Formats: sequence, C-alpha cells, structure tokens
Amino acid sequence: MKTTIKDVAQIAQVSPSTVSRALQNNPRISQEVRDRVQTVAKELDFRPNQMARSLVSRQSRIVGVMFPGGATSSMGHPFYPAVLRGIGQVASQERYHMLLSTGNENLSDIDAVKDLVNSGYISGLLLLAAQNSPLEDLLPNQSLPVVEIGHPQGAESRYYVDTDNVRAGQRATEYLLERRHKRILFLGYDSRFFVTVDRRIGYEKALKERGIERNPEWVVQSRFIENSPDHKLLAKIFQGPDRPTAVVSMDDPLSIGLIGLLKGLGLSVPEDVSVVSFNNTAAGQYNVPALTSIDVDPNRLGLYAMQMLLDRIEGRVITPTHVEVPFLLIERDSVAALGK
Amino acid sequence: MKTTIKDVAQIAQVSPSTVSRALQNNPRISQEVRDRVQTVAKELDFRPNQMARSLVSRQSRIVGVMFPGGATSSMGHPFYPAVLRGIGQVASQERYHMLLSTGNENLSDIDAVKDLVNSGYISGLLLLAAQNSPLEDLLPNQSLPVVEIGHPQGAESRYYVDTDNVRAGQRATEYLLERRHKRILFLGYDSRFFVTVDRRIGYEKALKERGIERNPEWVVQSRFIENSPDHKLLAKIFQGPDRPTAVVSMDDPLSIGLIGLLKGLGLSVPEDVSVVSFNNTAAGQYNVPALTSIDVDPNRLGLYAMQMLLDRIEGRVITPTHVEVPFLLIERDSVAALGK
DNA sequence: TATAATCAGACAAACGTTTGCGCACAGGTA
DNA sequence: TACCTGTGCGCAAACGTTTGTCTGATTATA
Repeated sequence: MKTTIKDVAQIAQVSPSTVSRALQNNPRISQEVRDRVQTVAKELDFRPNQMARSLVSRQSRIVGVMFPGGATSSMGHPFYPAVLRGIGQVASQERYHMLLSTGNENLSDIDAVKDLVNSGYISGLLLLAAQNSPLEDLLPNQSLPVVEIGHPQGAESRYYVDTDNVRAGQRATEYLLERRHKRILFLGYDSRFFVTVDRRIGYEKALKERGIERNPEWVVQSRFIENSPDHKLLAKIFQGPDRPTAVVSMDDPLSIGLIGLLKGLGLSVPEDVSVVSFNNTAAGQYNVPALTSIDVDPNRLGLYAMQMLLDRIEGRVITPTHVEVPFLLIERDSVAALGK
Repeated sequence: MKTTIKDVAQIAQVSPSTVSRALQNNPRISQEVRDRVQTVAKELDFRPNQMARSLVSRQSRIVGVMFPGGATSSMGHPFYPAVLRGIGQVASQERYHMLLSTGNENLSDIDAVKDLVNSGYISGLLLLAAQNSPLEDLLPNQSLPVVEIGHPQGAESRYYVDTDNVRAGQRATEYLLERRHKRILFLGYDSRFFVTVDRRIGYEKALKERGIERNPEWVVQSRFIENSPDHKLLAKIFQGPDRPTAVVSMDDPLSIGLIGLLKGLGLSVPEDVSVVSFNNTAAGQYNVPALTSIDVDPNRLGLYAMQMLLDRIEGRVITPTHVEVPFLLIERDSVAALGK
C-alpha cells in the first residue's frame, strides 16, 4: 500500500488537512508542526498522489504535446525530436511532465486533442501545428492555455512561437542572388504547409526586389523526390536549355534526393546547380557536397514555446503574444557563385 | 463548465452510476436505457474526466517512458526518437498516452522514476536503460508493470526487449574477418554502457574463434572523437607500423569522426582502413563513404516493448519474459576486402 | 396465492487530495 | 470580569468517477 496523507497525519498526530498545508509551507501552520510533519513525510517517503491532487486543484503539472499525425509519423524527421528536446529542457527544470498525444488512422488529430483536453490530465497544451486547424472548435474549455509552434494562419490573437519563414525564404533566395544566380527554382512547395507557403512568399519577394521575373513553373510541389511524377517534371525542367542554376529547397532530405536526381542527369552540385536547403540536419551536414542549409533552431523553438506556456499556466504576466526565433544560414558546399 | 457524468445523468433521467455502466456497456443496464444514455452522452460531447476515473480505478491509460538523463539529452541521438516512434505506434492504436519523464541535473533519474511511479499517473513503465540501475529500489510499488529496453544486467527475471549485442558485435567483427582483416580495433568501448560491453564480448569471441590474438590496447574507450586525449591515442595507434586495417565502431557519429581523424593522418576509408559501424543513421548513410552499419531496429525495439508492457498491464498471459529484436548489417562503402 | 428468484436501476461509499469555514484557546483591551 | 482579536488547527465538503450493495418491481416456482 502506498503511503497516503492519512498515514502521515496519523503518525505526526495531526489532521490530514494540516499535513497538506504543512507540506505547502502554509503560514497558518506553526513552524513546529510544519517541521514535524515534514520530517514524518520524509521518513515515510510520502509522495502525494497527483491524480487526487489534480482532481481537486485542476492543476496537473502535465502539459500535452500534440504532434501532427501523432508522434508516430512525426518522429521520422529530426525536426520534431529537436523541438521535443527543447520542450523537455524547460519541462525538466520546472518539474513538469510531457504527455504525448497520439493521433492515428482511427483517431483524427482533432479528436486526439479533444480527448487530451477533456481528459483533465493536462493543464496546458503545446500544438505543433504543421497544418492549420480550426483550433477554436478544438477547445471547448477556453481556459486551457495553448501555445502553438508554427504560425497559425489568420489568428493573430493566439499565442505562438515561430520562425519568420517569409524572411527565411527571402534570405535563402537573396543568398543565391548575391552569388549572381538568376534562374532559381523553388522546391518543395505544399499549400497545406504554411512553412512552405511563407517561404515561397519570401522567395518571390526577393526575386521581385531584384526585378527578376518569376516563373510559376519553377515552383515545384514535390515532397517525395523519389517518386515519379515530380521526378519527371524536375528532370524535364533541368534538361531544358534555360535550366535553373540554383534551387531553394524546403528540406535537407529533399535536397539530397534532388542532388541524386541531378547526378543522374549529368549535373553536379554545386558546379552546375547550387542548392540552399532548410533544416540543417545531420544528413545534410555529412552529405557530399555538405549542404548549405538554414537552421531554424527547432530546439529553441520548443524551449521558448514551453516557457511561454508555463508563463500562461502559472499566470505570470507576459507581454508578447508571440515570439520569433531567429534562423541561421549555415554556409557549406552546395552553393557556388556564378561567374560574371 | 465541462459536462460531467451528472449532467448526462440528469438529462437522460437516470443516476450517475447508471450512466457510468451504460457507457461501459454493462449488461446490467437495459438496452433501451443504454441507448438513451449513449445518445445523450454523444450529444453533450461528454468525455469522462480521466483524472477522476483513474483515481478510483487505478488505471490510467498512460505509460511512463523514462529516458536516461531525461528526454533532454537523449533526444540528440536518432536512436531515441526511433524507439519513441515505435512506442507511439502501439500507444496510438490502443489509445494510450505516453508520459515522458524528465530527469535533469537537479533531479536524478532515480528520483524522476520514483516521482513518476508514485504520482499515480502511470499504469506501466518503459525504461530505456542505457546504464544499469538498481531497479528494485526504484519500485516501492511492486505491482507496477515495467518493461525495459536494453538488457538489464544480472536480472533475468525482469521483462525486457533487447538486441543481442554480443552477436551483433561478433557479426560486425566476422564481417571484417571474412574480408581478411586481422588487425581490428574496437572503438567506443564504455564499461558503463552494456551495449558496448556486450559488443566487445562478441568482438573478442569472433577473434578468438579465428585464433587471432586480441590486443587490449585496441579497445578504445572514446565516445567523443573530437576531443583530445582519445584523439591523440587513436592518432598514435594509426601512425604505428602495425596499425589496424579495420575498426568496429559503436556509433555512426563516432565513425564519421574517426574518418575525419584518419583523413587528417593521410589515411582514407575504406582504402586504408575499413569501418563497420552501428546504428545506421541518416548521417552515416549520406556520409562519404556511406557507412556499412548495423541497424538495431530501434523502432521495433519500442514497438515490441510497448506491446509487452500492454500485455502485462492488461493482464494478458505472456510466455516470454524477454524478446530479442534481430539486427541487420547494412552493407555500404566503408569496408574493403583485404588482398590475399 | 405466497414465496423465491431475477432483473434494472438507485444509493452511497470510496479513491486521496485541497480548502473554506468553524472552533478553541490564548492574549490583549475595556 | 467580560469582550474582542488573533492564532493554530480540525472538520467536512468537494473534485468526478467507479462499484458494491440495496431496493422495488417483475417474473418464475411451488
């Protein structure tokens, strides 16, 4: 039998309520009794049942962490573990736990969140929102603090941390422009994912500022370079006479796939085609050529998000409703300057 | 206000206990009432408060997942997310949640586990045990099912899933022996980590079976190839006249570091030195040369462990107290056969 | 027809805490 | 002496469920 508050109370010769207060250092309890209770509690290795505590206090020291498609699918990409790591860092410091939500084929993400929220288990929610979702519907209980990681479209009132993907896309493009590239392809666009939408905006902005006409056919939607339809489209584009000399690519794995495809066409990187990639993964780092890639600092993304969430849970005043985490362009070997 | 069982009871004109039973399809409730209650519950979008439910039933549909050193440090290596992914897969199917434990500098792993166990939050525990720990002490509540991932030394009675690291080490070594290598170095030994201890045993076993004398100085403990003391030791070994022609290396990042170091010495892989690595990471896959590496299938490790844990939690009979997950040697470009 | 057996549902206790309120006792003031 | 004010602690309700036991009604048995 686990030791309960009653056991402590009995041995310390006080009532359960006194034990409860004594352990919280409530000033209504005399120093003497407080010491006695705490000693007994320590001796019995008493650890309050969080379930009971949470039931009445409606506070759980657990935050829900919702991965799109469940942890199952997300964990495949190093971005998510890195975010989780950031979250874990502050969770650990503040003695919070993380409850991972798991949507799957039978259980939509939305239902998974609902379950999480209504379960009463969590006192805050971290939403890794890759896609936009009607969050309002998700949260019958308006009082639950939510912080999103990733930009929630059209809802400025929400709390979130994010990368400024417009600027990131712009920066990637400018980096190539500065090296005299003019024919730049944008690879990995997907209207469902706001990261890519935003980066595309930045990409087009950069082109426009240099007065370069953009070619809509050079925004390629492939996320799965290995498969055929996009494969063929890309092959066609790169076999044409006015082929792109550079690519802004949404993800390192994608870039690596692209490089393989180009090699098959007799084109090499960076000699024939330059590539600026995103996410700065280990795979990209060790690739040959090592990828020049924008690091969006997922670790810090998680860290800030968790801090913000905790501020909200514990009612600390916070001014900003969102924070931007700076990105960093890591220069490696996949970009060459074009001759004059 | 969230809708409670009482709200449902009132509207369905029955008592709370009847609602409870109706929702569990308890046969003591007539079909008619059952239907009525369920309809009302659906209309109100009633989701039982798990906190309350768990308090009385002592069942939470949450399993604790304990990473060594907290999720914080673990998540850096792709092995752990992959395990988590496996766990998540079956958790998702069975509508379980994962509660991540987070030890840190102020809170030892042991205390973190104790907290987790006594919190009452979890009904099972998955222990990613890299190092041995006095598990018995950890579990005052003997009734909590625990499954370990990784071999718990000297406690055959526990439940665990594991890779047969002795055989894996042996296999890696044999793979080199078959290619006529005789001078083989073992890199990354660390007595605190049983994986490496076991693999070393396999390594020495393989050597012995071929009648090759083992050189204790060729078991190098470095895990941090970039830093100096091990760095120097390795440099010295590889600059000697009878330098190793092959290496069994405990981890892909380590191997990549080694390859860099060798390059600095004018030695190239696989021409001068062959490397068989472990963990088959993306980084190793894209490395040049691509690493021949043993995949220990962490995803399946997590999957089996979670299945085993659920079997125990839900009281299903299970015969084996542990299961071995097969490993796979992935052949790539970091090994060359030695001439006759 | 009386009695037992069965059935459907209600009642209430319990899970282990927190917390508002009440009460006794002490000391100070009138 | 009588009254007020604090101080320190206990009592009991509450959180939202589950579950053992009880009750009243129906049906079966003798």
